[in-house]
Amino acid sequence: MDHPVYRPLHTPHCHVVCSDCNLREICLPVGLTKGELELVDRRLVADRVKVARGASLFQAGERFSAVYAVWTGFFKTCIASRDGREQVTGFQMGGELIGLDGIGHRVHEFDAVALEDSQVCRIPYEELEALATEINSLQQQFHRVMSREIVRNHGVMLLLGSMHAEERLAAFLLNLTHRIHARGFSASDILLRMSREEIGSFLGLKLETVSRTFSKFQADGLLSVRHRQIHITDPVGLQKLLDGETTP
Amino acid sequence: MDHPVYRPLHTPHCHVVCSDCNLREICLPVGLTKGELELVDRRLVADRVKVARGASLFQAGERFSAVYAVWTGFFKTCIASRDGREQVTGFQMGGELIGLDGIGHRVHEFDAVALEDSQVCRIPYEELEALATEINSLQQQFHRVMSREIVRNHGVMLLLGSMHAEERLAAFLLNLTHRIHARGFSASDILLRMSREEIGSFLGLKLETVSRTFSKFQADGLLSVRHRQIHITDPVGLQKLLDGETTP
DNA sequence: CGTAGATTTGAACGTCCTCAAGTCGAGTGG
DNA sequence: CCACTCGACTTGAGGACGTTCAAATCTACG
Repeated sequence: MDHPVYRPLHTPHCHVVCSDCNLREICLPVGLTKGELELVDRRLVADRVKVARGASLFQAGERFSAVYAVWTGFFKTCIASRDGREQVTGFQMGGELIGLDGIGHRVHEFDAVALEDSQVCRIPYEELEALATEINSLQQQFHRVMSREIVRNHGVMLLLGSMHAEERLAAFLLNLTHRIHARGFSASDILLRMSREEIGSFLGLKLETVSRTFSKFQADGLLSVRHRQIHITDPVGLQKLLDGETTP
Repeated sequence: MDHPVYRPLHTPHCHVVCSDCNLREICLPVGLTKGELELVDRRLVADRVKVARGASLFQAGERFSAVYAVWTGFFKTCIASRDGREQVTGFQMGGELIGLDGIGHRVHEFDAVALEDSQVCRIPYEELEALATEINSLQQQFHRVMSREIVRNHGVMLLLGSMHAEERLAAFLLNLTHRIHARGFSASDILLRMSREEIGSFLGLKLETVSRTFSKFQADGLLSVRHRQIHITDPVGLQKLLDGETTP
């Protein structure tokens, strides 16, 4: 349950530039002009941070000073209640921002844990606020990112509040394929970075239920599972499951 | 299930000023200087809008142009899945912002419905972005508000993903009392503005379960229920229930 | 004062959870 | 190369919690 606390390794002297990043059309600097990008290169991204698998980028209670853009790798964010229960609240991949939770009280409210060896771009928050007042489209993009995070959250609430196990897993898998596809990878092959228990925590299910549902999907010909390697054979069928078009 | 579509009534000529508002220490302009408040008065809040009970302030799919601060009254936001299921994603009271969902794609993603006759302050988003670049503390406060919305969402995910019916209702009631208390009202008396079905939708439960759980809480001496009037007699007991300190 | 909607309560049912056993695969050391 | 072990995963059986269906109250509002 408890991960050992590895600290992230800072690599302050590597040359970090958004202009050259293959994620710049997905990440924070979407829509910036070349000149604006140069400003961002010079003033915004402080450095890249390596986070080993199992290590936490930050933990609940730590002082907030920066947000992070995932460059390589895969993260989960989770929140714990007093009595020790843990809820995974999201999974983050390349180009997605982590740490927005800390802005409100200047203290992180979640844990962010790397699910594989990862690298993130550290974006000091003071700098971001300052630069956002100068570059209009940066401000707008930042607001869009936060807004979409809110919309995403509400989608998860819909999932947790009103869907059955099969629908939840279908929604989860389709969401993953969409995000992977947007990054130029095959939408039909997924290598899961997280355990059944973590999927279950995110979906409000027990790991056994997740496992059983995977098996059922495979029996129904929707996909094939081998450990963490998923091959989606019938994405339309998964989508129909979500839309309630169950024809029994 | 479907509410009739009443349109909000605009009252463009009423004199709206944050400086005089009793919610200014809770709402968006927290921490602004007197001079900054005057700027906000002059340029930010366009007008107040009356929304009758059952009417929607906006609906999913509508073009986004402004966020709204609740001045008087009570709202719910909800999201619908394709197959007609509806999930209430939040309840908003005085000083809270509605409409942040629209920033991402310039289109509203939720419905916002008044649960009683209400009035909101319309804050045109273009103006807000512009003024935020001029007034630093306004920008910071706006970011804080969005961040806290994200944190709140994750709290709801924890609730929906890992709590039992009794814990969900206890969390819901305690959250309400805290917010009501912060506005200067009694923390022990709540007049619910929403139906059992709406509470259930928010908590991922059926209305019958909500009703039964209220009855059980009353039998256990935690509170007394009469219709929508709740009197909390044992807030500590409710909190213990949440913290998992069940002593059977 | 009557009707429609909201709420309460009961009983049977179903989904998912709990507990338990067994399988599989990666990493380790002989 | 092969046991060995540990953790992750799968699968089964029984039970718990919340749902579904149904009926009875109660309230608000016209």
